Amino acid sequence: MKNFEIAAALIEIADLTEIAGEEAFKARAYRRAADSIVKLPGDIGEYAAEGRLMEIPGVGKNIAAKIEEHLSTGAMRHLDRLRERIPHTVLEMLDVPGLGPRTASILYRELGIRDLNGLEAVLREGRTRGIRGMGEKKERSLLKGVEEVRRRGTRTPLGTAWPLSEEIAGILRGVPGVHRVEIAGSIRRRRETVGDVDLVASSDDPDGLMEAFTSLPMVVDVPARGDTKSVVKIDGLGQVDLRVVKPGEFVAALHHSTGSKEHHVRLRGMAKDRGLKINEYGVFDEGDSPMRIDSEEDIYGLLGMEYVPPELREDAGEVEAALESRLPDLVREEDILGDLHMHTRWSDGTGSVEDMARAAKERGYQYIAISDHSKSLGVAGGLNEERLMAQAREIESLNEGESGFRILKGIEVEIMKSGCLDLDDEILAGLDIVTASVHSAFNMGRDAMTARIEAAMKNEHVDVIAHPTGRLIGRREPYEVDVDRLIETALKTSTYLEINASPDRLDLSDYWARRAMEAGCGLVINTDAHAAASLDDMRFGVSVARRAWGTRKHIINALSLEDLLEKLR
DNA sequence: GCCGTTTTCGGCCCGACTGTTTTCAGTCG
Repeated sequence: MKNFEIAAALIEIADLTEIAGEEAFKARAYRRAADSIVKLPGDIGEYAAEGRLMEIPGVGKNIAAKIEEHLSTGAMRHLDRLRERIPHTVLEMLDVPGLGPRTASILYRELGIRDLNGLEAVLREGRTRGIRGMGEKKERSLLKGVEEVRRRGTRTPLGTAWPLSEEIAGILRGVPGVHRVEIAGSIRRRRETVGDVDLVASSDDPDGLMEAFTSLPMVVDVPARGDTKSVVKIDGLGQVDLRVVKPGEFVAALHHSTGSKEHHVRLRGMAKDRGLKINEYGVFDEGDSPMRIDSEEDIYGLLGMEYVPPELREDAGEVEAALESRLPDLVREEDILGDLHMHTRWSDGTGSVEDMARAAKERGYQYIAISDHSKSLGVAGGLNEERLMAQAREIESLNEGESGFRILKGIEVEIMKSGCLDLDDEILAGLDIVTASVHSAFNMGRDAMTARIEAAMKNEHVDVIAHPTGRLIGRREPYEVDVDRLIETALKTSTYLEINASPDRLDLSDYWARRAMEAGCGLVINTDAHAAASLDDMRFGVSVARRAWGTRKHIINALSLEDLLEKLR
């Protein structure tokens, strides 16, 4: 499937078109087409083969031609020409919060700024002052933004790394002679971002597997190619390591490669105390003879410990807990009985209420809540009172005659800068569940932002605060807010905090989710799906909850419908 | 560059917010 590659090329055209100073609507058209292609249910190559490219919303004659060109030649001449005109590095500046295409365009064309370093230099020298809209304050905030971009580094979000790695592992499993291939490292521990990808395999033909690995179509470079370990670089994923061992060594190798380093340091110390030795090949007794290991459970058993799930292996208290047999029984994806935050075509989603309900039933859920945006988020087609009531009637009629599944009437209501909500209490009172969140005025300062969200929690109708810190992984830092105070207020007001499962957000993060649960605060894991397929993002949210030591008793959407409604009441 | 029951040109999602202005442009969602 070339869908993502082609969408990425169109987005790059959009970015460069804007910086070139062309009609802004052109860029918007390219982005709209890219967006449609990302959401396309099938392979774009098939659309092309069947002559149906122009049926894709936003794809007309010109973009269709560019897609065809990319499918047959692997490139777009139009994009290549743009890249010649504008250095690719200019796009780095767009990562700086508060700096958009207009400013990047002016900086490049008038001051010749072509990358982040150049931007920093002119900001420090105050040479941007002549430009309209540039003042001391803007200068300071952009400098802060430059540092932020630098700090973010090159880690890949789990949402990208996990599926891509599964694809690679799937291909390798089909290579002759292969017994097992598993993803290890920070992906297996479900960290929210991933530095590099670790794969572990066992095979009767290591050389054949290495050959297959290093010649995968997506490989752009092969920094290392050995008998037991090879390293490749893959576009959009970074470095991927493959370790190949004998079948009898697989479990030890998988355990070793899963980490974390800190967890293993602790384990090795404990092994030493018992006269044992652990390394990537196995566990060895005092006479240096290998001990029998059939599973990771056996490794922990030999050390007198409970099995530690990968998500907890961070030396964050799990070693002590495992020794005392008091590890939590972590929540599982199958414990989740419903999804309480999703959008439909009534606002900015792509499916109908019925579509979302059907997809939820297919996933075995017992209930969902429809929570479209409210009116102030005009760009997302937010619902006013009248449309919300109309949607409620649609939901009621869909629920009629339905047994064993229920659609709850909800809203994702805007928390305005003042802390007020943009819908009246009597409207909210008629809903089954009210989720409130912040989508504007992110830079109001820690105290004001905390008070703003607390004000929403104190509204008796508000049940859930969605994506409480507003971060977008790798793209936007959380707004400044006192999360501990939010947790405290959530407890007092019986408000639940969301673990937003969208891989772009994962908000609350594992860190804050753990603090919240330790404080006794209830959480809800929601996908915030804008399309039926995104209901599958639940696994990312469950991963966050597991890393946060969460059990099903912490999570309100692991409750039966009756118990959930009781809680919400 | 796309699109069409207001259709082949002339619009294109638009309101909140910020930091800069002296009435508004740029960014964000």
